[in-house]
Amino acid sequence: MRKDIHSSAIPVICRECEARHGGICSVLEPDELLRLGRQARRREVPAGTELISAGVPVDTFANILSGVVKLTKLLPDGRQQIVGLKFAPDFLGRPFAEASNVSAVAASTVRLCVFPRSDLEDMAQRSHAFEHRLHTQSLRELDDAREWLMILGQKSASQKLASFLLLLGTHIDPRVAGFSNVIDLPWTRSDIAEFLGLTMETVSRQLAHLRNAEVISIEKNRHVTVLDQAALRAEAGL
Amino acid sequence: MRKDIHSSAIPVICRECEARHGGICSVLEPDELLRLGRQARRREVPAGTELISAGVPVDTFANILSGVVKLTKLLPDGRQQIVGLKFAPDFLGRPFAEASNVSAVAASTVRLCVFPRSDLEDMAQRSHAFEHRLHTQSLRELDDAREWLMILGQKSASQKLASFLLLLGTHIDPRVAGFSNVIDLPWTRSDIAEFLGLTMETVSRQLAHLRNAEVISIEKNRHVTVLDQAALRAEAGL
DNA sequence: CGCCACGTTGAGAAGCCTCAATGCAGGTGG
DNA sequence: CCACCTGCATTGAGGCTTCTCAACGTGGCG
Repeated sequence: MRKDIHSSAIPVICRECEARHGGICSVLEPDELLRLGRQARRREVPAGTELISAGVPVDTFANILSGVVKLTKLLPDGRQQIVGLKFAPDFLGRPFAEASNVSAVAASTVRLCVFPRSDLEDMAQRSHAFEHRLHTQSLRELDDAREWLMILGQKSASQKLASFLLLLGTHIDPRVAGFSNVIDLPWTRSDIAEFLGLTMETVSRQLAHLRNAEVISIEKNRHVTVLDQAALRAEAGL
Repeated sequence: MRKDIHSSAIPVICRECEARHGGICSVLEPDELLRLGRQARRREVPAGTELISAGVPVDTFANILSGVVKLTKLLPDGRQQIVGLKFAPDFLGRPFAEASNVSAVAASTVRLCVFPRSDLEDMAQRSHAFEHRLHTQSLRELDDAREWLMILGQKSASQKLASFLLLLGTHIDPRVAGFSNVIDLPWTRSDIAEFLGLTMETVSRQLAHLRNAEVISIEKNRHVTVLDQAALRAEAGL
């Protein structure tokens, strides 16, 4: 394994990077990684930062190293709907299109590895494996989106909340392989409501309901512990 | 343009085929088309035919030549949600996965061009352009799915119906480039309800509402004519 | 003709939203 | 140090939308 012995071949910025494992960089050869890595820059942004604006051209892409990014769409009347969540080591940006038709907003403090759009598209053109990897992520996002369609279309408020907590438990901490019973919500009640197509008040009431049923416990509003995972699944209609 | 002069180089089955233009076959070179075309078979199925079952491995892919295919997901309690619609010249099947996690059902009489899964994956591996084309379709499906998320998450029953009719008007007839004012619904009221996350009765009432407002006219239950497209857009919240 | 599937219409119930009051914690200035 | 403000969360009351349940129409077909 030359590429591991000669670790100098790996850009400094890429060492200890999660995207090198599960992310899109995982399929790159050392020389390709070097080329992309030369242009890459680390960036840390606070919650609320708008990373991509719907319809506005962006000339960068990014890997998410930690944190949660929400994808939102805006209706002409001002209402907003969250259409997806991205976690490490997902990548951010819309390949092969000038601009995305969704906005991306940091939903927590987010660490990113940013690189120029042109480099990514060059790489996609040069490396079939790289484009394949991008394709795979798109397909996974499609599956996720359809899962959410199911939830938004068919479920009651309590089922939506339970499904949401289950999703978070399996994604929010990239270090935990399976399900994490401890969830620090990076969102306000309004944010959660937006994601689930509910109102803030309904979210609050349903959380209270889950707490009263001793399925979860809540501390300091944001810190949730799942006490009874089976009950939570039942509540989600699974 | 040798490939057009020597039309004998194009498989008989591929002549006059819509998928050769907008579809995935459009990026294939004549010799590649020949290889894929040799294995391809035309098939026509009636409405209701299950083309793909969620979780069941399938070893074929298909281009849709005409008709509408609905993608559905099933909840454990038996409720169903339509998570997508496919029109000609979309292709059908989940690349790079044994089985899809959605079911595909013919929503009208559907004509297909079916070919083996292995051939498609070979082609995707061999031809970067072909994989890129598949990727592009996946990205478009992702955009569509997110559009529906918006609709299901935020809109009232009448807005959902209006959005649905607008979608159909722009997709249902592949021969019409823009918006078709005449829509022959290939579905029952229950099917529409399923797609929109509503009940049959609500769909019926909202259609009656649009008819009374003289935005649409309805004949023989299935045949809808859009009388006032601007009013329909307003109703959809656009 | 009568059956059956699909569609329409109505009345009442349920769920969620809207509006409004209150609670609670963290930060700021007197 | 405390009073106040502000943003987020909770709780309650009432209303609106949609669902549920049920009756009735309608068109196609044996």
